[in-house]
Amino acid sequence: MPSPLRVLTRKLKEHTRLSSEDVAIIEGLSHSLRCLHPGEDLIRQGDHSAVSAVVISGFTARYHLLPAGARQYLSFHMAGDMPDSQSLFIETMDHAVCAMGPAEVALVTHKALLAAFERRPALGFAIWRETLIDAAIFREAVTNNSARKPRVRLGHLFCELFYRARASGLTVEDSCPIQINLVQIGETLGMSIATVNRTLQQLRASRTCSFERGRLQIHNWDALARLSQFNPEYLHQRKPPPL
Amino acid sequence: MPSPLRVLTRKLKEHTRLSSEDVAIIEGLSHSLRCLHPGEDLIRQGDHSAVSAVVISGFTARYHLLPAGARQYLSFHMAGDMPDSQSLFIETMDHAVCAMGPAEVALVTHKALLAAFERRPALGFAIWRETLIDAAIFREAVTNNSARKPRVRLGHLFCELFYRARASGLTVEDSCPIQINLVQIGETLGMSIATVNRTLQQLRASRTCSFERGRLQIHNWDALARLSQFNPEYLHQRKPPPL
DNA sequence: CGGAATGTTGATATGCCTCAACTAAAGTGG
DNA sequence: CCACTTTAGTTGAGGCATATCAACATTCCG
Repeated sequence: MPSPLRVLTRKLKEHTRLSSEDVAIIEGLSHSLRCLHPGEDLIRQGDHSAVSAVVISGFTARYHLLPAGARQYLSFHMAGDMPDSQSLFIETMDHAVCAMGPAEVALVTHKALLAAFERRPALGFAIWRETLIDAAIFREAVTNNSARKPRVRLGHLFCELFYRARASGLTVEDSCPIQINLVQIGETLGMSIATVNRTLQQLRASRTCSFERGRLQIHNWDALARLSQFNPEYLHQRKPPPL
Repeated sequence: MPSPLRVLTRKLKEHTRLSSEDVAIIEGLSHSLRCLHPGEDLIRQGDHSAVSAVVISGFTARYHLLPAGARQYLSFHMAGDMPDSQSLFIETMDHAVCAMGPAEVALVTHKALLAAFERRPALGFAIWRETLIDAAIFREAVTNNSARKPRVRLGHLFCELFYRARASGLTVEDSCPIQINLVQIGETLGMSIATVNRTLQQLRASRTCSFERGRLQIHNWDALARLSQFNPEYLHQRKPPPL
């Protein structure tokens, strides 16, 4: 029976060489499992936390609360991601994390993580690297939402999600589950729901990809990536096999 | 003669308790100084680097290069900031860093930094924390550029820059130097230069702040912060004295 | 089967981009 | 120090893209 934390070592191995001892330390971390209902918050803005989560299954999202009660979604996370790693070294949460659909997370205490880092600094560096990739994803979101037109912007989001889902082994053929609705896409990309809907239809019409009922289907990856100005370098993954 | 790296320890002490030995280790790091001309790149997209920089004086910016040759500015850095800390653990740069005006940086080899982290893990954690605050600033930029109207957006940028400049001791009375022109503000906030200009006039008319020839002047901080929906918590600074 | 949530479509208005002309300031060389 | 060039900032007119609003269709779920 492998540890549920195997999703994490799998992810870290994407970019860091881990000794078998390193793997054993991580997968041996004591943890508790928590199931989240769709929409449930894992942690809220202003919270303090003594644990960090690793997504085991399902999707979670970071978001800012806006004055009117609306949200700005900031990033999405799937198996192996650590959506609240920042709580390790920053006391107060400046954003919230919620489950998009049903999700399962493993909770590990900061104390246990820090102890692991002391024993094997390379483990700390590997997770530090993860948080740096997170930052790269935020930067790309800044550019995406500020400098790109709706069609490119939406295409880019889909490219990123599909690309990352593929690395996490969540794709089936040319499709993957993305637990998100049109309102939430709008709150991610800074577009109204009407525009999201119409842009979605453009993408479908261009025969590059389609999104329906929580499932993203890629019809022509090369064309989609080109149209979306998607360059996966910012994800800093090991080069995957071509699609 | 204090080390130029004193600006860094000053910054880290904002949030981390450093022993005098820690301070000595950081300020004793061997480094070289590099002067940058206005607009000069410190590091480019695609580069690899064996050193990290600490800003000693002046301003630098991170940016993405866009297809048409335009830029998307991502963040700005002043004395004590490490604009390319991510190169410590990520091989290839996914963005560039340039000087906005004339600037001076201290370059420290990754090797020396990593050796310091091995000796004193707390130092690594302190700088890790800095990179997490960077990420928080990117998140806020996503929200700012995606969910806020021009006046709020520009006001928020000014609030952040002034607030950080104040923490770095760069403010004089109610003003601070911001080496940036209208085109660059536009490329930061995803607005056309015409809109930047007109929005600037609105802010001036509201008597909250004004920006002229590279100098930001705050006339009414409370009103500006309110109008800009500025909540400094995401900067995770120790509470500064009220303005 | 009924109600709620989600997605779809059309009409309208307006905010912002684009373009172009112009002014002001800064930098340069005689 | 002044004439000249270059860069930066300002303003107005016009058109289009996208937000907003409202009505309706579809899917989901108990």
